[in-house]
Amino acid sequence: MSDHVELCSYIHAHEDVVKAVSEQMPEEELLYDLAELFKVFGDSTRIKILYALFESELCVCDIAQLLGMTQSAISHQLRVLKQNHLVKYRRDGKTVFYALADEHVRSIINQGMEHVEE
Amino acid sequence: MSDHVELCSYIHAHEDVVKAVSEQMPEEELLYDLAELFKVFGDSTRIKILYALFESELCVCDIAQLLGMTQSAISHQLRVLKQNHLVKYRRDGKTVFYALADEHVRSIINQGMEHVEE
DNA sequence: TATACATATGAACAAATATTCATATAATAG
DNA sequence: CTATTATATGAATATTTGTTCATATGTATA
Repeated sequence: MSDHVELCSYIHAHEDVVKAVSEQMPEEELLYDLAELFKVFGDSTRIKILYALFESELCVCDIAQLLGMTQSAISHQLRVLKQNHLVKYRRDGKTVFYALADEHVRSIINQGMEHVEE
Repeated sequence: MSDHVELCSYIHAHEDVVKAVSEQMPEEELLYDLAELFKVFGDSTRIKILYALFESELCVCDIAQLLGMTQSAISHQLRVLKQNHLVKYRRDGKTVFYALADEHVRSIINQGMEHVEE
């Protein structure tokens, strides 16, 4: 993952472990994407939106009302969720309904919730 | 979750849905904590540290070397991980070894990775 | 076509945060 | 006790990011 930088004097002691771990690390880009995904879940407004969509598809205005936030703020966050493929949407006249993109979203959140509820 | 704010003119159309969803939403504080948890995973340095610990416990210096970052930067991030109970540590003389706190950490990351790898 | 309504978006601002640098603390060896 | 080594931490800085405000876009209706 990095060039060999001599940071510690005992470097030769754990060198083999570091090397072994290094070889098993996923690619840089994949780890970056993974962090980006979790970053999307790492905002309470977005978590609330996703949780709301657990129950039912909702339009932007419904969500804004539900969370007591402006339409604009919700729309901005829905864009983030959309770009990261966590929600899908359908248009019905003037109204746009958002829904969870897939069941992965639900399971990631549930897994996190289990850890928090302990 | 919020007071009744009249944002949209069709508010009465989806009112019952909003109400139903609202009743099923977890508590504000729980959702906040959940977002905070994901926020911790939402940084590529921290993800790399956690992934490295998948294989073996490692000392601060090992991790710094592995990621090609300064000891200070790693130590700061380990503090965040420690505070959020994602890693545990043991002291052996001058060296401090870090390890994953529990298997939840691994499964949350794996679940996220599945979504990213699609 | 003109108006109203639902949503989207760009710019600006404020708040949060990751890294660096300098330094402090903890532990061992001599 | 002193020097050395491993880690932790506080302050400062630069970057990222969430919300607001104003406004644009898209759709239906009169």
